[in-house]
Amino acid sequence: MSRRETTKLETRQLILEAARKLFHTKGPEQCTMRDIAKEAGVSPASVVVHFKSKTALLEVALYEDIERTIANAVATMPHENASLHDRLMHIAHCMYGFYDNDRELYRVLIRDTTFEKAGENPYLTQQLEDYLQFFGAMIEQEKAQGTVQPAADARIAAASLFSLYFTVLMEFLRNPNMTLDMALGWLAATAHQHLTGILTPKEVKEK
Amino acid sequence: MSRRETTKLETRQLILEAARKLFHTKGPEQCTMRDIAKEAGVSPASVVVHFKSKTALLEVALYEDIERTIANAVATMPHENASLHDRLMHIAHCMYGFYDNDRELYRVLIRDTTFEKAGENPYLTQQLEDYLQFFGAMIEQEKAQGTVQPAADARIAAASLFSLYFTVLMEFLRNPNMTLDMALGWLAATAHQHLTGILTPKEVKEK
DNA sequence: TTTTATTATTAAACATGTTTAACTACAAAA
DNA sequence: TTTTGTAGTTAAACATGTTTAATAATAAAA
Repeated sequence: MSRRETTKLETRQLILEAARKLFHTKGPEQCTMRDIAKEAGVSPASVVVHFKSKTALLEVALYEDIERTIANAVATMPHENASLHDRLMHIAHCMYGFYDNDRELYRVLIRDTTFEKAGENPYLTQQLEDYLQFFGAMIEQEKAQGTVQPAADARIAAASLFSLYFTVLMEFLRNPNMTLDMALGWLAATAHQHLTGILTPKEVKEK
Repeated sequence: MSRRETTKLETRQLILEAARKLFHTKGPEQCTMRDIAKEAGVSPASVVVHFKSKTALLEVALYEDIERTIANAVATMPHENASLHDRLMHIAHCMYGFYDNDRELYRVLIRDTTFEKAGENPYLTQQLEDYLQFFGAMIEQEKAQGTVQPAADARIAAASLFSLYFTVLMEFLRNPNMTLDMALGWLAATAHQHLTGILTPKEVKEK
């Protein structure tokens, strides 16, 4: 690696570390690009050159921690005899607990990234796709074990459970009065409904 | 009403009309507060005095149309013998179709309002609450008719169906390649799962 | 009617994300 | 080694949402 390339990487790291520090201490809306540049000992223009925009910087600065949290959630997953419901709740517990450390920060991150036009947020899009794959596979496995109906579409189910997960997360990040337990309780109730349905058996048969 | 009050209202209307026009023609991110002020024949500062912020102006400028669309969806609701599923899909058809007229505009609106901290977006919060009430009541009615299980929590169900509705809407507004039919098809599949469940009957009984 | 207070309005300034154009140091070519 | 080109960096400028302080018009009080 040439000298130029190494110093470029160093600069990038300086900016990233400064950004992580200030995003956490001052909050993402309170700290300016100038603040970050000064903390990194670099010009504001340089921050833009390395990371295109403040939102992109936020995404890059934080996605590794999120990825690590997901990996940890998967690694500590309850054993095979645990139900789909329990596994979903385990993941939710890990993720909501993580976001709870700095709700304001992750509210801004998720607002600015999930509503970006498609294709603008590669990291988080990939994380979602991984999640859907993972959950879809888990549901297929349940089908094989006979606990999930063979006719149920695994990808639809994975996406639905993600919808429920995501909407509760949104409310959790938006509303400081909502405790972690409340969020988990709400998700548990909605997920349970999705797994078991709400129609009476007669109605279901007629479909 | 005093002279001052009337001219104030007139100014407010001028700004609102200018904002509606420019938001639709130029797009919410392309048109500036200065553009709107000039179109209204008023100073930029005046726009802020009347509507606190650009996002707040966007919300006020658009919520009436949304409210009208909801009212229309409710008014044209299929009759009593229609299923819960059909009624949900009717509403979704009306709403997605409306948003489809200017996806970019409503993407920005929903991004900037739904991720605001709780309490910052009174109009849309109220609309959501109305929606949950309305749907909750519909589900209670189904319970009375014996098509929905008595044990099912109507508010949880209404919120869950809204989650599914909302997440599909997000993807619809974000992704220009997604057609209206695709969005409706996706929602229909997820909503169907929520109504009927995915677990095998044996599993459900054990719960 | 004159004086005082209020309030809608705005010009100018400010804050901050981003762009532009110039500079400098390194690498490649001659 | 000298020259030429490339690429990382930045100072300055720009764009735009918002705030501030001043103005002028109206209402209220004397």
